[in-house]
Amino acid sequence: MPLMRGLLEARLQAAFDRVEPGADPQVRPSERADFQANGALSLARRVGRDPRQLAAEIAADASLEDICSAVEVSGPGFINLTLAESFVVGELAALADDARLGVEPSADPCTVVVDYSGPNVAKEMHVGHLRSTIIGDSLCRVLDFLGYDVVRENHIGDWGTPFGMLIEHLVDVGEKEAVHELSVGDLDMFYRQARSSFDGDEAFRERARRRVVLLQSGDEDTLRLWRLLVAQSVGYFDEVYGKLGVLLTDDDIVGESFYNPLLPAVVTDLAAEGLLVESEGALCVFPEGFTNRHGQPLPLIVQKSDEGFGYAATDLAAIRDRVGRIGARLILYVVGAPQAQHLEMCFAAARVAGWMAPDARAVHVSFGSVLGTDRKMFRSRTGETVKLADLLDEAVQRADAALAGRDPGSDAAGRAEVAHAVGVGAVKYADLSTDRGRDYVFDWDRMLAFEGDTGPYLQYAHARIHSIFRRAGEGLEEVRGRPVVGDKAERALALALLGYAEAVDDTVHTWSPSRLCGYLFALATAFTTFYETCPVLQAADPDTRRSRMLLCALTARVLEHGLGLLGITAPEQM
RNA sequence: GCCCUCGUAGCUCAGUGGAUAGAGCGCCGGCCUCCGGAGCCGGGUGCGCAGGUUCGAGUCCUGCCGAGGGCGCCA
Repeated sequence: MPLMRGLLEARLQAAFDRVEPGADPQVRPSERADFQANGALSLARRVGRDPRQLAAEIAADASLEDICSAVEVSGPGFINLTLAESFVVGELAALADDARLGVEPSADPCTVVVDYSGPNVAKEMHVGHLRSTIIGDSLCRVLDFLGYDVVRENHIGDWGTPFGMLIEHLVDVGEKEAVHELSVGDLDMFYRQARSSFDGDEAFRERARRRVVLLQSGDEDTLRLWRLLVAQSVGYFDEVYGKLGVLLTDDDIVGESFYNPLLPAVVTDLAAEGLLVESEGALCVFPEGFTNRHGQPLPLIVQKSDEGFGYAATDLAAIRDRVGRIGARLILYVVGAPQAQHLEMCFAAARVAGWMAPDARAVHVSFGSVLGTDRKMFRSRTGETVKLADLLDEAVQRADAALAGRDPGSDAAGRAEVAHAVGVGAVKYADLSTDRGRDYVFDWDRMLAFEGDTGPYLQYAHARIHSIFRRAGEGLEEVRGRPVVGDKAERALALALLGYAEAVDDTVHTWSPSRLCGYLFALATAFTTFYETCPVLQAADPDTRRSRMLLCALTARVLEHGLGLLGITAPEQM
């Protein structure tokens, strides 16, 4: 099924071409009709014609009879397009028979690496990881659905100088005790103590330095301790991912240590291209177009003056590996906004180094910070960063309380699963529904409300539809046939349902799950209006009833599927 | 100091160069005794400021003000 907008545009294109080949019809959603074509205005300007007259000519020339019931010139030269009922009905029937709900696989799928989440070993996962993890998770789900070969990469921080200190602390605490601390998720305490020893104890500092050297040189006992640290942390990450309900598994971990052996090749390649410049003892690349505070070229430090590798080296090695070995034509970096310049510099360096295939793209899917209701960085009451695990537990707890309040007769055991779906769904939806580029305010009461643009609202809408089918004693999938869309609310709902493909398309073009959220909320709103004015089970006649059941079923399917692409589960009862 | 991002209603946010800038929450006043109230209708002197480009600017450009971030050996 083609996108409605695309279909209209294609039909209008022929008429526009006859005036000026390639002129854009500019089909947009309209408040005055279903769609409107704005292209005649700018075209008239270019060819020196009267806009209204030209619009009328194009409207008469375009063959839209089978799609539109009205094609009218309006205002200064807009062409208003109203879809024919027969067309809407036909499309809707096709949608009902389509397991993909109108969303076609990508015409040009490729291998795409999605770099997201990226927690650090022996460090707590906090709200900062929340956004990367769930935005990345949603994008992976959408891309996978569109037929891309999605390679998830969890670029965890599992290498570097801090590990000298962490391993020495592990030795001091004792392996058994350390494993215990880490397994219960007390990662911050472990890290803080290591840090404190490092800062306050010269002997410890020296041991840590030697340990780094041992680690780098592949000392077996040191590696064993390192693996212990990594394994404990990864186990803990998995717990959090489990609570969060994201796709990441251990197989997706491609930490910094993975790239360590690949770093010398980065230096060799860059040197061979003549891109490596020694500056203040460090080996640097100076990508074009980046300057520092004095207007001087800004360096990407590949190898530090102490001959150790900087993080830029790892990031460059990752690009080289992802394009060269994995064959990615697209790399998404779901990373916070502050790293924008660093990533742009890496992308630029990778391109001049020749590691990016000409048609390969690297995209920084950046996002803003999570703020508290005081508009400052989100922190706990005691001013500490909030552990992601605690945050999710609180979400589930609050959801459970909300559910218990709505249905005092329900028992806690029966609520557990739904409370989890609602609590985590609320957190995810609140995050995903805000434009990712901006900071957003984390507010428990708002995100957990059953009214308004929230996860629980959408889940509830979905559950209510299931309740209609339970009452009718029918299954969602049993409803088939051509619907009737005579009523205004029926028609509005039908058009909303037919817009799912475009919403998914929009999401992937902007790398913004917020587009999908906006669509789902609008769909739920359209359904509410429909449900308010159009009796379903008590419809006047069997045909109307069946038709409305079909609209209900489709709405439930789209809601469930759409929420699924956001990584949010939709319970059938709540 | 330079660079980047962001300033839209009381609050939280939508708004792919197009018509009268929209939602949700909150607030006020009505309505619905209907399939699980996710109700329905009405109520608003809002695009930080000033220029510019354009037939048309919240959207593009310039300057200013304000907030956040970045600016060489941390990731």
